Amino acid sequence: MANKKTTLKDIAIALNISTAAVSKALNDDSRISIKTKEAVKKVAKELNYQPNHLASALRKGKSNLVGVIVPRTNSNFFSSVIQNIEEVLNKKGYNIIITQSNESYKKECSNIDTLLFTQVDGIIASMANETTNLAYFEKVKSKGIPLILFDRGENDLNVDYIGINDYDSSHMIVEHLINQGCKRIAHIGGYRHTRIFNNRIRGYVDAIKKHQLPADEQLLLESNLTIEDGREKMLELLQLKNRPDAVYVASDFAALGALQILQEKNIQVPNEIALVGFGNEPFTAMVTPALSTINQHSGEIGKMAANTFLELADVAELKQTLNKKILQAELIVRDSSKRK
Amino acid sequence: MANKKTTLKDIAIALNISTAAVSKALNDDSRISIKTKEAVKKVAKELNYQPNHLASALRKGKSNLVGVIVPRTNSNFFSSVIQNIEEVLNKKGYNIIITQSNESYKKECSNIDTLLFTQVDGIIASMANETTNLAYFEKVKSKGIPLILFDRGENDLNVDYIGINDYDSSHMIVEHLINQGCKRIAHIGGYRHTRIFNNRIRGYVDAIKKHQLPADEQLLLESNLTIEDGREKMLELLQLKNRPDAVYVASDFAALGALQILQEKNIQVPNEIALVGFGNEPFTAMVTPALSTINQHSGEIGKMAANTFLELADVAELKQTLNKKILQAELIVRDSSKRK
DNA sequence: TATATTTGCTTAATCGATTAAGCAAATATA
DNA sequence: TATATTTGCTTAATCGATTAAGCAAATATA
Repeated sequence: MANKKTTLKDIAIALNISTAAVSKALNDDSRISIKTKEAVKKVAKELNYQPNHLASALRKGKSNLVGVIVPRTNSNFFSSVIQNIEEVLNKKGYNIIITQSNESYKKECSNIDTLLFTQVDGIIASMANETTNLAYFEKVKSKGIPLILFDRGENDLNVDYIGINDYDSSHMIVEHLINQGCKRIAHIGGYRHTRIFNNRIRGYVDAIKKHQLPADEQLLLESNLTIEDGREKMLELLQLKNRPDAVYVASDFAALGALQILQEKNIQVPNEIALVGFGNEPFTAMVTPALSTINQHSGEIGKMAANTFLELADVAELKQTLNKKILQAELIVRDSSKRK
Repeated sequence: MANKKTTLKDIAIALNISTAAVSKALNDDSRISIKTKEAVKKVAKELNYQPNHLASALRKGKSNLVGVIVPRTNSNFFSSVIQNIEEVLNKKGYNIIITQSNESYKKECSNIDTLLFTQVDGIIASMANETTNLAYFEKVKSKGIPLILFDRGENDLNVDYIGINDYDSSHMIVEHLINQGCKRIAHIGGYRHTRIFNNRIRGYVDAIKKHQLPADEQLLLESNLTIEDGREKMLELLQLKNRPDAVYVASDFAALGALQILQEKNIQVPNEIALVGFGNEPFTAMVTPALSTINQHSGEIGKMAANTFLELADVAELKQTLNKKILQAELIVRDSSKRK
């Protein structure tokens, strides 16, 4: 068995025609006879020919690869977005390269470098929590490569974006908690420098004001929203003289940490303190009590991000209008906030 | 600003030397003067030169990319393995391409094609549950590309493998349950055609026999081990005339489904039925009662898989001996099986 | 001082696929 | 029948980086 890979040349020699003819035959060029096409395809199959992607990408200036950068793959939200991106792009002949930033700015920059180096035709990304300096993303744009952000994006960056209405989602949550009879609602949020978390905070503050509830500064905490952060911030809230009777946490993971603390302290959820998370991670339905949360439509976000890339890839240089697509999120009420 | 990408030629023209000299200077060839190297690097920086990976990979016949195939990224086990593979390989100048099979054989085959097409230098994979036909993996080997399997691998395939001692782990679990006073131990396992699940089943059966417990066929069930499968199989077990007093589930996800059913039926865990899962997914520590489970050392598996690839990549054609590395798993006892 | 070696580059070929340009034969049109 | 068009290929250049081969100048060695 020949270990060397088959190339166009091998097929050309076998049929005594030029490699150009072979290439055109395989790409169904109209100027090649059906007879030749059939012969070429037959021999290609016999010799187990696999096109060399590097060569064609180099020549065509197009790799048909799309890079995806996520903070981590280890969450249902990101994993589901990726799956949907892949589904849409595979159908159009693109393959995706997934990289993780692990919420680190430095890793994110090196991911961008890797992807540019691999000559991806575009990048779809959700930013690391740490990221405040957008120079690296500007670099992508300056190379003329389509860039699409989702979920964690920035307004400053003139770039296409897919996300949900975070501000309104906060309103929905606060109003739901008020309907359940809660009167002192706390918020464990992300850091304000990330747009989505800033919007959730603004939504929370405005909804509190709108309904004339106490807007106590001590009830608004910011963190990285890991499970551990959720535990710490919940402990802080419990140490207040005037405890909250509801906590809205801007991530399911931190909400889980908060729930653990409440259970360890034997505090009744939802009756003493009601709890709402954000993201609809599968475990929210599995814990006891099940966590109320926000469905972010991860599948839709993935599909839209992929389709936005496809649009950008088609028009090439031309278009200047930006796509900012905002989906309506959905509140899922479960036991952790169901008082009535 | 020039939108065209900088190439070696641009640097060569700027300095009035040959592109060959530029290439060598950037690669620190000993036959290039320090003066020239400095000048080249300076100009490269000024022109914002980024090497074209496609061109160098084509010429060198080496892409410095490693493909990773996992059933899904959406589990802590796989996500952690990937993270560790990436860490080790990045240090050696490799980048990884992650693909998901979604437990589908068809998708797995198309992932392999994609990776071969992208000219990866190696593939590290864990097989889909569905996979029984190994022809596609043989294809990888026949191309002379290093292939390393982890967790889900096959004995038939003559290939390097990293995993844990599944057979012994089953023994540990069964003996732990016996120590807790359980006398009728059921096993919700995976399908036998997958080697690891077969080993877990064999370990369970042998441990039961060794301790002269009832080896009731009805107590041994096979499934795909999703949450939903766990629910269904638990229901089946509850319908037996002679119920088990302990259930060992070969996956944390299915164990979670089983736990949900027990809770819905108000069956006390662990006192009426003790429960043990497999995999140490983070949620096992979060549910109530916390699930006993097996720590598979995902980090170690990832590191060893990456290092095995590096060894194979170095020696090229030569070696014929296979690496089969088996890690000792660790039982983590939590409330779901702690009777005493 | 004469010869050998080293240094620092250049020239030209190459990886494999694609494509612009062009040519001869076959076919269509006037 | 004479000219125009179409068909089916070939030739040669190209994408960008690397590398074998080789040459002239500088340096080392006898």
